[in-house]
Amino acid sequence: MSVFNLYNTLTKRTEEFKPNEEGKVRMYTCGPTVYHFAHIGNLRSYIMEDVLEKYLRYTGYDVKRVMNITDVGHLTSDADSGEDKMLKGAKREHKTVMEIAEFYKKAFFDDCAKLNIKTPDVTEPATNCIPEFIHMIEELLKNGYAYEAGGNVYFDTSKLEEYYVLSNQNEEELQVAVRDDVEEDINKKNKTDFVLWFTKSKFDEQELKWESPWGMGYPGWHIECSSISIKHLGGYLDIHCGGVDNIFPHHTNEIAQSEAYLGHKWCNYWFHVQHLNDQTGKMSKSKGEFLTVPLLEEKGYNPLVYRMFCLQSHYRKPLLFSFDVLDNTKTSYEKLVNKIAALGEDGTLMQQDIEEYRKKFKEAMGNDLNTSQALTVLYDVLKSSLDNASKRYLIEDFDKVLSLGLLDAANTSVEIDESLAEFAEKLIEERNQARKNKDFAKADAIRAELAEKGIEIKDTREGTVWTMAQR
RNA sequence: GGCGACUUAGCCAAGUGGUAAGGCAUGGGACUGCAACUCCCUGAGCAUCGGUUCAAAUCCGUUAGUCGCCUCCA
Repeated sequence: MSVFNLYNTLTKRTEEFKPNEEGKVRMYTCGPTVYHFAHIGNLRSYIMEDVLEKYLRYTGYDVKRVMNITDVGHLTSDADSGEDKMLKGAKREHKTVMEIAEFYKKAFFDDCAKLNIKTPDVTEPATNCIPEFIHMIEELLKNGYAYEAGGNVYFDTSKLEEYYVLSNQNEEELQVAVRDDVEEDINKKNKTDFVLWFTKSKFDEQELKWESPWGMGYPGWHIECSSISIKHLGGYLDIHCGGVDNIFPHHTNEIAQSEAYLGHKWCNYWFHVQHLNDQTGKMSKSKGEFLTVPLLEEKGYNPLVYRMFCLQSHYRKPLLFSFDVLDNTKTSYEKLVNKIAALGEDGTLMQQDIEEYRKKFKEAMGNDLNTSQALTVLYDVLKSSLDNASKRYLIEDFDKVLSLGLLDAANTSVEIDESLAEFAEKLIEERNQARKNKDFAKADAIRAELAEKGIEIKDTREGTVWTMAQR
């Protein structure tokens, strides 16, 4: 197994990855809140986490990955996001909260599929695990890490020896209610305490409520990840993933409650993906253009172009989105696919050379997932003196991790109607005859006629070839 | 105010102490009736100031700018 160096937010260093159990990786990802569409900034994280998972598999690890689906939350009173219109719209159509959750959950996985993001081995909706949440909270109360106040159950952060393990905040400087849409909760003993179970909250219209030892209510927002992770992956987690905005307080609180519950260190590596920004800063649902995968498709972009856009950058660097850069990437992607499509099938696998390039690929990826460098290795392969069979082999091999659908795109194995093919062949022949006779007006007219049917032609040295135009 | 990160050519971006990968765009050329595709050629001294070193984009410190987080956007 090759060396895999990974940046760890916990230690703020790049360190060699070593799982708890030899050859096996337990990995947890904070999933989406399914009450609106995911924007492409959210999806950047899921793309990079997908690359991480696939690279671990590529190097031979047996990976088990779990993701939660947050389908409980203050769904009916979401006033801090501009997208509640969608929710209201759905309500006007007499849909329940669960139906809305179901709708956006499907939308999320549709987006993921288009971006070649593998579905985790386990995806668990929070509403499936209420008994587990309650059990964990009961244990925390029993062990003195939690208290009841004002109808809610809170985690007592003062009971921990170390609370700020992830974020290096300090108690004195931490400001409460920095955001003006947030009010201070007077029930808390310490300002960093957080709610484990609500029965009373400012969000009175909570639609989903469950019976609990503390009354009808619903779980706090941090308990779900700890509980679902421990449920499926046990008490020793290798990698926990998420966007950087989760570091504090979400992940900090997860560590607090999980380790208080378990009584030992919980997770060794914390993987955080930086944000996608637009001209105004962090991409969000409430400002600027609300960019989604279906919107990119409408604008004529293959979603995999966006995946490549993300892979060209490093996951720990803020990335600025613009259509100019996406256009660049689109051209790069198409050129790359063209080059691959032009490869023949000839040759026998040159094992030794193949290993050389695989080694380079692993060096790039093993260096804290340097995907940009890995793409360069792919370009190097195409430019190399390897035979076509070896090149194809390597492209397929790298694409197990990169998942840009390169060979599929290159093979354009679109099912083509036979009569259409005959039609195309016939007109191309006519056109070539016209070209021979220097009747270029007729030749161009035929090309236009073919274009209308979605057939694009190219005059190559080997003759005229045609393809179906994309979309 | 505190904490965290980022700053390399027109744009994206690699680089982890020895004299700046790659991609896109640009310009030039080959090919083509034209177009498209393809191929060849084409560029920066690394935000600032200072330090360490024989040697720094790479290490240390300063300043500036950009971004994120600081309790319910997971």
